[in-house]
Amino acid sequence: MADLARAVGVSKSTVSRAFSRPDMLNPETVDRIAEVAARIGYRPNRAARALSTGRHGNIGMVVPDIANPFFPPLIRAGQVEADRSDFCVFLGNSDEDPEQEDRLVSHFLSQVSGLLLIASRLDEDRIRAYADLCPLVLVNRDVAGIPRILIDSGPAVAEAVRHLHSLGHERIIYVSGPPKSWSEQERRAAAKAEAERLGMSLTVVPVTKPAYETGLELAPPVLDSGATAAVAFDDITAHGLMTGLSHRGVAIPKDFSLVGCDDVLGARTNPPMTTVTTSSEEAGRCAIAMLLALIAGAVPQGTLRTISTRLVLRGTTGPAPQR
Amino acid sequence: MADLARAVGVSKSTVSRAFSRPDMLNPETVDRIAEVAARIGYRPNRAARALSTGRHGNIGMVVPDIANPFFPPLIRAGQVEADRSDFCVFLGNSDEDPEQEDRLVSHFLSQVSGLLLIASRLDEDRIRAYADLCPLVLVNRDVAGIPRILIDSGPAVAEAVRHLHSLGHERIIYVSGPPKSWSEQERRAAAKAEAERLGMSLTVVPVTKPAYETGLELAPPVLDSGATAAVAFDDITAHGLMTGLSHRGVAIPKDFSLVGCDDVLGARTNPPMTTVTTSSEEAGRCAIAMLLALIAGAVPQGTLRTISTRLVLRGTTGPAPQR
DNA sequence: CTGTTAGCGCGTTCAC
DNA sequence: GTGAACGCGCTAACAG
Repeated sequence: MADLARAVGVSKSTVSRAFSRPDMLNPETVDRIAEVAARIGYRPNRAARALSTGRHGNIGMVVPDIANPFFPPLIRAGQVEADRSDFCVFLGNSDEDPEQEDRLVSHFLSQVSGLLLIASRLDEDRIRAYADLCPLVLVNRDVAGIPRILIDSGPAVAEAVRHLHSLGHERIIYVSGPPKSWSEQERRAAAKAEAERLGMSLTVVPVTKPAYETGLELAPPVLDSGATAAVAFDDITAHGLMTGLSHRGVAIPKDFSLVGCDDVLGARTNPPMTTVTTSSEEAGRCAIAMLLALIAGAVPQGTLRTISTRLVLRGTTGPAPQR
Repeated sequence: MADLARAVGVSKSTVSRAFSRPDMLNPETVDRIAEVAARIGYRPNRAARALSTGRHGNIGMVVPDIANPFFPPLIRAGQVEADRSDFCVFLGNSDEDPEQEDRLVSHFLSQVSGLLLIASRLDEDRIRAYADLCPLVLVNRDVAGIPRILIDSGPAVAEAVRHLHSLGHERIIYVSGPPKSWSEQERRAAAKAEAERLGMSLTVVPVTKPAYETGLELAPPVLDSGATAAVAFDDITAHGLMTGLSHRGVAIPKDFSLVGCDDVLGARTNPPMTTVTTSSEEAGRCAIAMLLALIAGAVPQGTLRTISTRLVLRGTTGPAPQR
């Protein structure tokens, strides 16, 4: 910066202003500085700027599992939205582990202007503590007083249960997801409540990590249960279950009906999966927009934004088989 | 930091050392400092540390498309490997656009110790210029003199062509990928060379963006071509093509054979896809390891690491249909 | 083993 | 409209 200033024949302050507040300078001065800067390859140092202003221009984002297909579109949309405001984004993978998440957040803390925790597995206390230290937005985690975006899949899951009921299913299964997941809690509660209301029997099959293989292995117990339909925490697990059932000669939807969640597979399975769809892109975009607003001091604490979902009827649900 | 020092009754330097070079201090001093630090909530400021040392402890990573399922496992493995050395990772999505990639890199530049460009779409000159400014590792991009990791899919693609030849196919199609992609160039060249060597006819179908929908729309032209088999740039496009063909009553592999690349679908399609498999996790891990070594000054410029691939025979390839 | 001093590159008061 | 001086939080010599 000093070199640039000398080369142009101005002071360092003028160079600084040319990049951060060009409106304060004579346009000609700005042009001259920009020109010489390009020639000698000067670029403002974001780290130094951050130290001086306290504004880092970075945001930190943590997800439970980057490789889970639900997250990449969300991450992508968030990154793009952040970039529109010249923010860089740190990405961390917590691997569903609160301690790992804590580790990541603490590493981000001193170099970001804001934190975006997606499906956070952290304690409420911990989240509150971080929110005290740094603007923080939650996605799919409901902590009162903290700005958050919730993809509200409960109603659509309830609708899925009603749908199965109307098809004559009486005994159904809920294939659960990660126990610490807010979405999981919502979905399970919605499924349970609706099944109970309709007088259906609902069995919860616990699952630690949602995965195709998990679903595959679930086929025998699901068959043994005597249920005629299942609602799964996510499409990936549902897909595995679907394949596992097929391998055992169970035709879908003739012999067994299946509903997934998240719609990450579209109509790519055979038959195409009935599922709960939503826009994770929108969630990512909104979350970053809210975080940027929060950083700018323009968001009331405790703001809650809900993103709707709906049941998409495709080919994996059909009338309950006759006994 | 000054507060902490005062509270403990030592100087700032001692506090500094307690966190960065604890071995230089009396263990008791370190303990005392750690204890008080925890109590008053002091955490070293990474941004300030970076300004002083020039070591940022961050690395910047750019991919063409986060949502393309080939990348998330790679990103994840890279992030995890970086974390093992306490490095944070910036992630950027170039959207296949060289200018966007340039933009991201220039934003990362002043706050990272290293850059990892995955399937970079940047000019060779630009890459060289950045490599001059900052330790830089390439994945799936071959620039002489720049450390790089190449997933060498050419041989396996050639093998796929041989496989189709041995099944009696004489006219095949290569469904291409992003024109600027190194992998695409390798695969296309390998397919062309091997087809020519075996006296097969090979038609290249150009595609701008690999996607399921792209593949779907390719079904009519592929059928019209009179070819009996296709090798596709990636599994996603192949999957779309497979579905598109099925919708038109073409049985796979009876009427048409199909080979994908990347093995991102595993055996989840029906029939399971014959494809070129590799470990993108390994690529991500190695790339970060190489980058960290480069940052530490322990890698000769121009290091080249190759990751092997192999053809996995599953259910989408079979004997050429009789005329 | 620990304290002192001088910057790292920049933004931001103030003067002018 | 522009320049000079200070400080952001920390590390790196250099003393002691």
